[in-house]
Amino acid sequence: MTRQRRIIYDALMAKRDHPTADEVFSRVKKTMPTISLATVYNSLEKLVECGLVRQVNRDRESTRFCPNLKEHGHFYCRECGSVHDIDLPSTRPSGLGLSLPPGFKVDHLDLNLLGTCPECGAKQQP
Amino acid sequence: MTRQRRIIYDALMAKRDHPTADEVFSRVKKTMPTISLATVYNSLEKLVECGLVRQVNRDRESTRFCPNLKEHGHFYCRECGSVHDIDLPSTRPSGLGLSLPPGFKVDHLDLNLLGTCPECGAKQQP
DNA sequence: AATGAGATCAAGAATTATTCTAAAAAAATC
DNA sequence: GATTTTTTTAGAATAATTCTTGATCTCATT
Repeated sequence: MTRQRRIIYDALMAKRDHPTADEVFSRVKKTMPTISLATVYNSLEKLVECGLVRQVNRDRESTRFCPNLKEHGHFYCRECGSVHDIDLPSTRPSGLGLSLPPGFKVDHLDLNLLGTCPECGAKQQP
Repeated sequence: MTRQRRIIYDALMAKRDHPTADEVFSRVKKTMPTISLATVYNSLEKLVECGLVRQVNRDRESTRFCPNLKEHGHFYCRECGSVHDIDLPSTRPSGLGLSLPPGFKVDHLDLNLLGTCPECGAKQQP
């Protein structure tokens, strides 16, 4: 844990959302103006390796980083672009009631939902 | 439907797998050697717009294209890199038994599973 | 406190997948 | 058949990320 990694980690924990590397860079520059974007990428990679942080991807958009370590899915609002964590049901030995063909061994699962978040839904039809 | 779009679509239907744009480009060049990569990208985009083909993404890897129109998830083998379609359970009004917080409206769902496919599992422990 | 080895950082170049641009070619419409 | 619109092509441009290189830091050992 170096100083820059700690600051990056703290920035992520302070605002438990889903920033991109670039957003993390912006936030961290406030406390450490000399940090470089490359260091942000390197440090985030290390934090992911250590299991302190998770990567989140939707399609080919910029990777986002998420300090929620519990296994969970993500909901993306099409209107406002917000990202929300979604709990997965605990009844999930190898999926969510999925019937996998025999022989497939699942060790990880990524679930992304697309739609409208409560705030934007309320705005549209009040 | 132009000639190039048809050829691209046919290439996708001929081998119902999950090629990247570049792989599609390679395949299509065999029947139409003058086609350009930009056309492959443009045409795939059009085919996706028309709903004839689907995009599939895993993390930030190259986008893959999939002619299976049924809603389904994807299994990625870590060993051999193969991609398999996975049926989703029909009991899925807004997810797979997910308990979404109220107000979230889901219109699309992406599910990616990571693990070992039957072939690679068999190779490892015979 | 000095030394030295190894890890880490910073800045910018390089890479990769994809998109954009502009001109030529093809197709559709009149 | 002329004209307008769409599509194709080739190459330049872009964006996110990774790589490279030299400088800097860390820290155990002297």
